[in-house]
Amino acid sequence: MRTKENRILIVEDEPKLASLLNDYLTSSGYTTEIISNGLKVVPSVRDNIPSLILLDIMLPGKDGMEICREIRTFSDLPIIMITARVEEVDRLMGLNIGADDYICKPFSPREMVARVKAVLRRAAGDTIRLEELKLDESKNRAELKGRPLDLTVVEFQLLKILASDPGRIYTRNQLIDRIYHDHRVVSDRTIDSHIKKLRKKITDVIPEYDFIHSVYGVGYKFETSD
Amino acid sequence: MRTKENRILIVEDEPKLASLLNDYLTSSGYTTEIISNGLKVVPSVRDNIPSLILLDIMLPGKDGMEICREIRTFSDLPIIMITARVEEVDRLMGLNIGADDYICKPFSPREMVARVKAVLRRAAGDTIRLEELKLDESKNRAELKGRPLDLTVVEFQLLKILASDPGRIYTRNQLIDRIYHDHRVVSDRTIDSHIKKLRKKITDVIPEYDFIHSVYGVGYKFETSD
DNA sequence: ACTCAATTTACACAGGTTTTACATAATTTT
DNA sequence: AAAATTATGTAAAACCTGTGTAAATTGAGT
Repeated sequence: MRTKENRILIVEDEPKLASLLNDYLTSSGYTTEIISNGLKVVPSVRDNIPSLILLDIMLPGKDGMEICREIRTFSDLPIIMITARVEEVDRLMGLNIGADDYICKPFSPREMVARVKAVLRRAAGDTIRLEELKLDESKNRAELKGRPLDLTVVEFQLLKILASDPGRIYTRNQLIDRIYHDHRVVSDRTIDSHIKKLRKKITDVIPEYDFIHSVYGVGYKFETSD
Repeated sequence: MRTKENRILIVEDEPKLASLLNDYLTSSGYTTEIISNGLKVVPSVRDNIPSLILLDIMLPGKDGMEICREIRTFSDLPIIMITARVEEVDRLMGLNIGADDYICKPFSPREMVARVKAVLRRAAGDTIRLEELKLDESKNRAELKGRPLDLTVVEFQLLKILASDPGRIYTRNQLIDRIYHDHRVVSDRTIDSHIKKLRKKITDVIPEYDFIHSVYGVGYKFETSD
C-alpha cells in the first residue's frame, strides 16, 4: 500500500497563530492550507476534501460551529475545534456538533500535533480511504469525492470488500461467501447484477470513474485507473 | 406564535456612546432598550428578560460587575461587558464574574455587532439549529422557519436524535434505545408510526421539507435535500 | 491474421421477497 | 374525555435475485 499524503486545512484568522500551526504541521510531515475567512471554508472543503480540519471557533465571516455542522452534512472528515476558553469545551461536547476533538488556547504546538495524529489515526480506523472514495462502515455510508453514494446494503458490502484490497481479484464465490456468510445460496449471476448497479451508481456521480474491473474467467477486482 | 425578536439591553451612561450602540444594533435588526442608571437595571431585567445585555462597567448608581453578579443569580442570559481599559479585561476574566464576552473602548461598532451576534449564537446554547429547523431541548419546542412545530414528546425526541447528527443512519432499535432508555419494550413499527406523524407535521408547515429519509434495510436518517 | 465456436460477462427485465408507509384500531396516559 | 402512544394489517415501494439475450473475450483451427 502506498502512503497517502495528509493535507490539513487550518482555519484561523489570527495570522500569528495560523503560521505557528502551519510551521509545526509542515515540519511534522503534513501538507497544509490556511484559510482565515469563515465564509470560504465550506466551498473549499467541498471542492477538495482535506484529511483533517483544524477549526477555530471564533472567526470572521462564519462561526466555527456553524461551519462544522455544515461540513458534517456532507462529510465525516476529522475536525478538531480550537476554542479560547476551557469551560467552552464541555459545552461544545454536549452540543454534539460532531467535532472529533477540542483543543484550548493557549496550547503547546507539540500537544496540537499529537492530537492531530491521534485523530487521524482514529479516523483511519473504521473507514477505508482511497484518494477519492471513502467508506464508513459503521454508517454504511459511501462517498466519492465528497459526494454521497447512495448504496444499498449489498452494494456497500461488495464495494467494501473489493476496495479494501485494491488489485486483488475476487471470484464470484469468494464475494458470495463474504457477503452472505453461509446464510444463503445465490447464483454467480446475482453478483453480476449487483456489480452492474454498483458501477452505474458510481458513474452516475463521476462518469470517468470505472474502478471495478472484471477479470475474464476469474472474477472482479477494484483498481484505480492510474 | 411569531418568531421572537432579539431585544438587546444597552446599559450605558454616556449618551453619545449609548446612541451609537443603539444605531448600529437597530440597523442590524435588533430591537434595543437603553438604561443609563445602574440601579434600574436589575429590576428591568427581572421584569422582562432581554436576549442580551451590553453592560458598561463604570456606571452611576451601581457598578457593572455588581449588576452582572446579581443577574447571574437568576438568569444565564448573555452579557457582554464594556470596559475602558485593555488591561482590565484580563483582570475581569480572572474574576470569573460570569460575563460571556468583554469588549474594550474604543471599539469599532462593526466589531461590537459581530460580538453580539457571536454571543447570541453561542447562547442559543442547547438548541440545535439547522438552517431552517430550531429545536429547544429545554423547552421541548421546535420551530421550522420560525413557525412552531407542535410536537409530542416522543416526536420531539425522535426529531432531536435524528437532527443532531445529520446524515447518520439510525436503526429503529437504536432509536428505541435512545428514546426509551430500557424503560420499555416497543415494536419497530411504532417508530414508523411516529416517523409518519413527524413527517406529516413537518410537511404541514412547509410541504417541500422532507428531511427524514428511510434507508432501506437499515433505518432512518435526517438529511436536508441540498 | 482471420474466423469461428465456446465461454464468459453485461445488461435489461421481471418475479418474488423484504421492508416501509400509512390508515386504522387498541391501549395507555393525562 | 381527550390526547398521546403503541400495535396491527395492508398496500406500496425498494430491493434482491435469476433468466434470457446481446456483447465481449478467448483460444483453437484455418
